[in-house]
Amino acid sequence: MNTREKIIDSSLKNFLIFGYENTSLLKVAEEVGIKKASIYYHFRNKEEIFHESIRYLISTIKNTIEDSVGGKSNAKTIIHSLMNSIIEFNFHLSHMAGIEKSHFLSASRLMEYGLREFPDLKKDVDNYYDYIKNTLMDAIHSGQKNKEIKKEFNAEMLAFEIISKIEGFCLLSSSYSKFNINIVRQSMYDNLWKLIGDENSGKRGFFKYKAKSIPISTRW
Amino acid sequence: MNTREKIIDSSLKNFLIFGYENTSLLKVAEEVGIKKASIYYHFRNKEEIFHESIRYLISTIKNTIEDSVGGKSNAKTIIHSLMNSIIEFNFHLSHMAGIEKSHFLSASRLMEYGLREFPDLKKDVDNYYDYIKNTLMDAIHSGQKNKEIKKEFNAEMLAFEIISKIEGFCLLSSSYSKFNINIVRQSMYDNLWKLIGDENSGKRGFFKYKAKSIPISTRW
DNA sequence: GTCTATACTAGGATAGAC
DNA sequence: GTCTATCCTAGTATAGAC
Repeated sequence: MNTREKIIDSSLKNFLIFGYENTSLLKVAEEVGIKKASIYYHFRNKEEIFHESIRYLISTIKNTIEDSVGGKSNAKTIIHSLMNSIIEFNFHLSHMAGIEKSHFLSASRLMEYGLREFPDLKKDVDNYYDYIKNTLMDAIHSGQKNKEIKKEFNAEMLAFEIISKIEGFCLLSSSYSKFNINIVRQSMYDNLWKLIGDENSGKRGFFKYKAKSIPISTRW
Repeated sequence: MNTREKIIDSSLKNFLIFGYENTSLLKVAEEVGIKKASIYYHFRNKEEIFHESIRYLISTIKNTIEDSVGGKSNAKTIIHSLMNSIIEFNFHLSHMAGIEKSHFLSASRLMEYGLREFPDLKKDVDNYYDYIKNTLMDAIHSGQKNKEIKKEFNAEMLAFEIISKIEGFCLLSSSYSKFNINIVRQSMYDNLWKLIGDENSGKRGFFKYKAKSIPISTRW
């Protein structure tokens, strides 16, 4: 990892944990092992570092999803893997960031913050959600062809609903101490298939959530 | 409104729009019409103002929900009103705060931020979610007695899922520009009832979302 | 209860040597 | 590419008069 990458790496960690304003470049410099002023050789200002960090975060999640979804053909498996990998990614962010559980860190919360402060990020964030939406819609369409999923559902609406569901679960995990994501996860999947699964399909059985770690890029 | 209330009022508005760090007490003082130093006669420090603001925000939402749900007996109506009033509350926050649409403001996003910065808020936030969860669970239980809702569902899991759904929709509205909450809202309600509604119930029809403004406390 | 004046600090950013 | 030194500003907070 070169210095530039180290700066991004440490900054993203700090942004996720402390937020943009509470992340000091002095601390980042110390973590990287250089002096504060040296950061300005690599980046114009703090905002540029933030932009790069967000882009790096997005590409990391995308890779995680791709690794998890790639090669799978069955619609249920794809949708399940996608949901699982996003939740798992967020769930493990705190460990990846090197802090012990504490607060449930959330990638989309940081994106949302960035978006408000720096509207330029809109393109990147939209692009991220487009990717998820399209992956879901493809799976839904093929699932409707295979009779895994009822035809009555509009694929785009369903995709929106699934994304909202994931985001909501992650947000609630951060905010509501009585909400344990691992307890509701199975019922979340069950209810989704109960709703959209096609009864005419031969193998209608629900997925069982397997509590195995999914592969996450381990650069942290 | 006395000075203390004015300070809370203006602070909350600013916290919602700009976040904690980007809210300056100078600006708050100007909005209130006093000098910055005078704030410290009413509050020990910025943190205390934030605490009070969050508590005021929570009580405002609770009142909004209570106004909307109160007096209704039918489970579907109650659940529908609750979801609707939370979404509507968030949806209208920006107008209430006096800024023109811009970013979709979200009450729970501010709570989540506060929680991370000031763990003392945990009690208040948990209390808020407890209130929503209990309201939902009561409705679900009575709905299961009346055969409006299938008995197979665990009320607590269902409540969690509904809350997640709402939060997710609000977050996505803030972050994903292609996501229009008013377009997906009807399908969100439809899908919920398709899932949990009891077919044995006589009047099984779905709710139609009525795009009327719900009453929101108009102190702002 | 509100004001003026002022202390104090953190943190982003720049200049210029090596 | 990294360092030392320095600038600058914003923003919280306090002291004490009225």
